[in-house]
Amino acid sequence: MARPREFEEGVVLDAAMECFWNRGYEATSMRDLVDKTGITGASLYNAFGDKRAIYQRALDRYVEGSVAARLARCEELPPLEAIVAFFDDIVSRSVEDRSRKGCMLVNAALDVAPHDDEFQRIVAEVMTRIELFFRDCVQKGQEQGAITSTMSAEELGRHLLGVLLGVRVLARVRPDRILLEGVVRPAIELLDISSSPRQRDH
Amino acid sequence: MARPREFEEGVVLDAAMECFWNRGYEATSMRDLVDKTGITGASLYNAFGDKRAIYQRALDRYVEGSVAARLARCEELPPLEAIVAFFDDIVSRSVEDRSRKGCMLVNAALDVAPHDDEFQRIVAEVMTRIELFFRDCVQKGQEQGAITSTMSAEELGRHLLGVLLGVRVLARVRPDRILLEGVVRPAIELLDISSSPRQRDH
DNA sequence: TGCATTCTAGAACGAACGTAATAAAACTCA
DNA sequence: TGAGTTTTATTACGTTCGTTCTAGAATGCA
Repeated sequence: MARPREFEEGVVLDAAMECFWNRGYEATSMRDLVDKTGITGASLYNAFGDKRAIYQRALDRYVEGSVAARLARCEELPPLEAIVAFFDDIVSRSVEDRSRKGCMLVNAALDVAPHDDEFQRIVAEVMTRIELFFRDCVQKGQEQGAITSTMSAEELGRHLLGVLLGVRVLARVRPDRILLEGVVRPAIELLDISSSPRQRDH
Repeated sequence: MARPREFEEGVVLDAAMECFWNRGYEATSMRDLVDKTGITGASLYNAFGDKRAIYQRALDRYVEGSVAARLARCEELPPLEAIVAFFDDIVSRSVEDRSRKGCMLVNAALDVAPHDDEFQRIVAEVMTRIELFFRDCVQKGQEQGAITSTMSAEELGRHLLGVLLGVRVLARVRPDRILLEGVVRPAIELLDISSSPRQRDH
């Protein structure tokens, strides 16, 4: 019916994601996107709309490809191991992240979310997904007796979300394994059933 | 000897700080600064240099006026109270922060630090100051028997820094008191001497 | 084969960017 | 008072911004 596309949307979005992830929204220009994606501006506008729409698609792709994928991977593990594996992965990736891109979701939280209601909604939703992942892990762990019940699963889930975001920020400034593991370890020990007051008295 | 300034540097820097704090480095233009500071571009360049230098001075001013001031205020309190007061203040300010500016230091950590070695150094240094504040509080609290000794002051200090940064990020997306307090409370309870294993056996 | 449609390429748009240049204004000190 | 110095105001510079336009190339279907 018409001339076919000469590019694959996924490949182009991966390149665009790389740009925005690296430099943020404002500091990435359409010319940068043209260079890195390898297709012309006309094709970008034709396929996606405008710069903001490209960012949105790139962020969506990041969320599904990085965040959701990690959640899915960890959800298959026993609850406490899931939480530990989650943070191990984050710390390892943060330390190895030579270009200091950090987490695109966290970047978006400070970059585009505060001045764009839709982005704010999207970022908030994804963060809630992560919070609920932690909460569900804690709850299951509590039921199985693997995680302390001295605090509610809701609060521990929120705490773990906060620790995660903190690690992500710190990693962009001081990407040091000792430091990042030091941030995480107390949170993991907090979950430990053996230091819970329930066991204290006998 | 020459024509005197018609503006006060502090007032101008406050206005510039407001701009950068609100919108970040890239999204703030020299014209924005001219508008908000009330002085002309020539005066800005004459007094400070270029845009980057204005940002640096504004960030310095933020650090001394907000971060360092808060640390000084809390350092006068007993160790555990200092930590609690610190987080209470952060959470309250975050919830009341209608314009969602967040913390300029955290914004700088993701905005300018990753691509500018000097900013990275400055931000890292300030974060280290905060970490050491927490560490010293914990250490004193441990010596006084007000804070658990089941974990090292180093690790607890790092953990508290991470939680702080996490709260700052989360607040820009979901500025909800219940949520933010939920992030913080487990960290405070972690410090509690009464749930430490030291007391478990007798 | 030609018509309709969708793609690509590249130039070009007006607007906004950070910065520099120019000249007038306001002060100190000789 | 006038020479010297610094700050102010305004204009304009060259570049880059996001976006659009114009042509032409490549397909499916009649």
